[in-house]
Amino acid sequence: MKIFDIGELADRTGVAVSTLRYYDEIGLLSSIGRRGLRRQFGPDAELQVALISLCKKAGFSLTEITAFLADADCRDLPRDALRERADQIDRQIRELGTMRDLLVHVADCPARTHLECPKFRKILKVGGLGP
Amino acid sequence: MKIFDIGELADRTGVAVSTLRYYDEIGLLSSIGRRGLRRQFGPDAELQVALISLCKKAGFSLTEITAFLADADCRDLPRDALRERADQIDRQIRELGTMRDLLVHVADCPARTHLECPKFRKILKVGGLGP
DNA sequence: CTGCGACTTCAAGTCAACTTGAGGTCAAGC
DNA sequence: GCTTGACCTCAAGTTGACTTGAAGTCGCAG
Repeated sequence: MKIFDIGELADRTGVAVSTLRYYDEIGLLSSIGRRGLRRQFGPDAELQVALISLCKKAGFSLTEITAFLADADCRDLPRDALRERADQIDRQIRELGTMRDLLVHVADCPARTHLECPKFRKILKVGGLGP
Repeated sequence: MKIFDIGELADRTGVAVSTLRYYDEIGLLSSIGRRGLRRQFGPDAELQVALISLCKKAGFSLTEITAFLADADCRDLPRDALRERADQIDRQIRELGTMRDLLVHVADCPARTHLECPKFRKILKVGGLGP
């Protein structure tokens, strides 16, 4: 069974040592124990950190992620909330699509200012304002 | 030509008055003038705020958005940076897709804890860790 | 046994993006 | 002419997510 200390976990995940310590402090990341003072992390820690990073990128707050991960027994999960959250992410995906279209468009568009370009306004209106 | 004051703009965009004032303060949102003390906003303001909100959702900082919008002449835009940013958003979209799959999966999965479920680990590994 | 490097704690600092509060201005309606 | 409500400014406070710094603890190499 592979065991890391915090520096190695930091190297493997690309997350700063201070951040990992902070995650530990707020109960988001749990070490499997200590050797002397040093936190020891088990083989799952790497995946767990990856999961945290992913959730962060998806816009979850650390508090939400904590709740999400701390639920030891999945039977207690608020499934409806999760599904709603999934829908929310779908909307976010669509918005990001719009944003990418906008960026690609402005990279090519010769109009003087963005808001003057009808194509720009159209992308924005279609993708950015609907419910 | 339609003109709003700040309260109406707030109502129409769903953005708080204090936030709009803050945006004005940092030069992100420009009023077309004042009537007495009151800021007056032109008809484009609504779209402009929508654009700001969209950029925010896409993860741009207010500083970046300011730069993006303040570039009066589009010829000066850093097109390569924009295209790179578009790629970055594409990656983000893929990550969000993974996140949605994870959420949908955990909403159904009977495993005791997420990290124990092989399917969960697989989704995470395929979608969440690659370069 | 001495020093080095990687760890530790704890308090305080930082940054972005706002929000809140106190005290003031102004136009419209009664 | 006075009140009301929506606006104003400016300073200070808040929140989330860290980072930094000072001072201390290990264990291993020379």
